[in-house]
Amino acid sequence: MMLSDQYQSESVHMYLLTIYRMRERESPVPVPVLVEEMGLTPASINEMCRKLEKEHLLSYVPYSGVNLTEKGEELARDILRKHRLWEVFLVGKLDFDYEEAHEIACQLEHHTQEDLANRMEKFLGQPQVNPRGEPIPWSKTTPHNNQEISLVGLSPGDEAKITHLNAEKVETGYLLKNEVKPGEEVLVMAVDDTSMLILIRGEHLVLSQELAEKVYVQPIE
Amino acid sequence: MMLSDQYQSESVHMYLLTIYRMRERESPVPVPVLVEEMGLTPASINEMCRKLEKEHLLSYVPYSGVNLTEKGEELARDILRKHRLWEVFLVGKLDFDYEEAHEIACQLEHHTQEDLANRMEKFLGQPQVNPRGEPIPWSKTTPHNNQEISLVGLSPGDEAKITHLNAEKVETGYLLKNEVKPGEEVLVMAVDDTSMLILIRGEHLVLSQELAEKVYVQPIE
DNA sequence: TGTTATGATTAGGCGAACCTGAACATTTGA
DNA sequence: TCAAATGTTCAGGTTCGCCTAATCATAACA
Repeated sequence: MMLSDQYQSESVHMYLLTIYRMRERESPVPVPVLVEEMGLTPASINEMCRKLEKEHLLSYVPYSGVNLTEKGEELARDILRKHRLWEVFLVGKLDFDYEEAHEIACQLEHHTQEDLANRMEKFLGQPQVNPRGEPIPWSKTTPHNNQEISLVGLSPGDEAKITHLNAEKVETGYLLKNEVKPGEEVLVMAVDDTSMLILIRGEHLVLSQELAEKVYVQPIE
Repeated sequence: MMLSDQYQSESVHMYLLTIYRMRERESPVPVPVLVEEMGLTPASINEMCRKLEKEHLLSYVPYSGVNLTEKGEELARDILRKHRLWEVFLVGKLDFDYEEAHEIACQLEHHTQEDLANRMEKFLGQPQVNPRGEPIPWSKTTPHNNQEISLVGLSPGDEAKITHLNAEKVETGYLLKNEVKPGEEVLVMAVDDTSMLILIRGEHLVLSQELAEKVYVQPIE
């Protein structure tokens, strides 16, 4: 059974998403932060976190905070992906301004099945970022059919077409600025322990292994 | 407060929508029909119908069935409108086939605020019917801003632009076939007690008062 | 006209997700 | 180091929408 077939409650989604977002500022996320952020009482947050812990979606250390497990993070990314895809649609196609789009996306994200998200993504032209420039994560819940691999998996001389970026905001912005985006073709020129030299759109570019890891490609031939 | 700001529960929506649909076959709709259709127990249906009656969304006569009130019908139409708009989008833009689109629309319809529905409608080019040819109702909940009036309100010599149809399936199909659709301009040639003669796209057409009532226009000048 | 089958209703319960208020535990810093 | 402030947990309650089981009402037909 699919990850996304379970834990379908809107509540669970909201907990995971909130933790996912707060985590960037502070990790683990203290319960009082969730209290503040979600507008619920400590008792409620506590109860629910305990339940989510039992479901292996997060770990909870009293007086410290909660952290997503691998499974919880996957699910959170999945929802965030849907959220941002909706934002792209609402702003790009329906001319909402970002604030409104964000609000509406908060509703729709919980009722978006995989198939719908995938088709939206295609319809929107495989956007890499939302209208705010924040990256649209690549949920493991939606395995892209082709045999996509990370750019780091290539060797000098290999050619590939970029399919997806899965990096943080600043990184994604940098990559896009340098033409590293879906559809573009790359030629790997050289690889060493910490970085790789690639040719893209006739321009040379050096990426750290770490960043290259977040660039997904489909080998040519 | 707006009609659509209350009764927001998905359950309520489903009851109203189911009754709205079943009503075409049998009116009032007997409780056993709802039991069958919604897959719930008689006790549950009974309980909920009593509650909805208290909210003046329907009337319930034991051993006979339930009927929507004006208010209930408005709300049902509003949801059905959203449902069908989503179907148009899903089939027309995302290439879903109708069955899937219908399923997905069943989820999304409950989480579609007025503004979103209106913008979707515009984005989709003011569709009059869903992919099955079933008319997209014109919910009173969404008063279209312009001063739209019914075609029957015009006098010979008047010109107007069609904005919306609000008829049943067969009627809508007939109207569309005869170019009576949003965007077209009509010239009223003559009016009598039971019908009117109009000129549209250079063609003459006679409509009964009853049908003309369901064609909404915006007078020119 | 009475019996039977069908429909309606009542009573009591359940799980989800929230709440309040009280009790308990830990951290912190004076 | 120990008390105040802060954080955690428990017990019990609420609403919503559903359930089962039992009872009660009606319709409809022999």
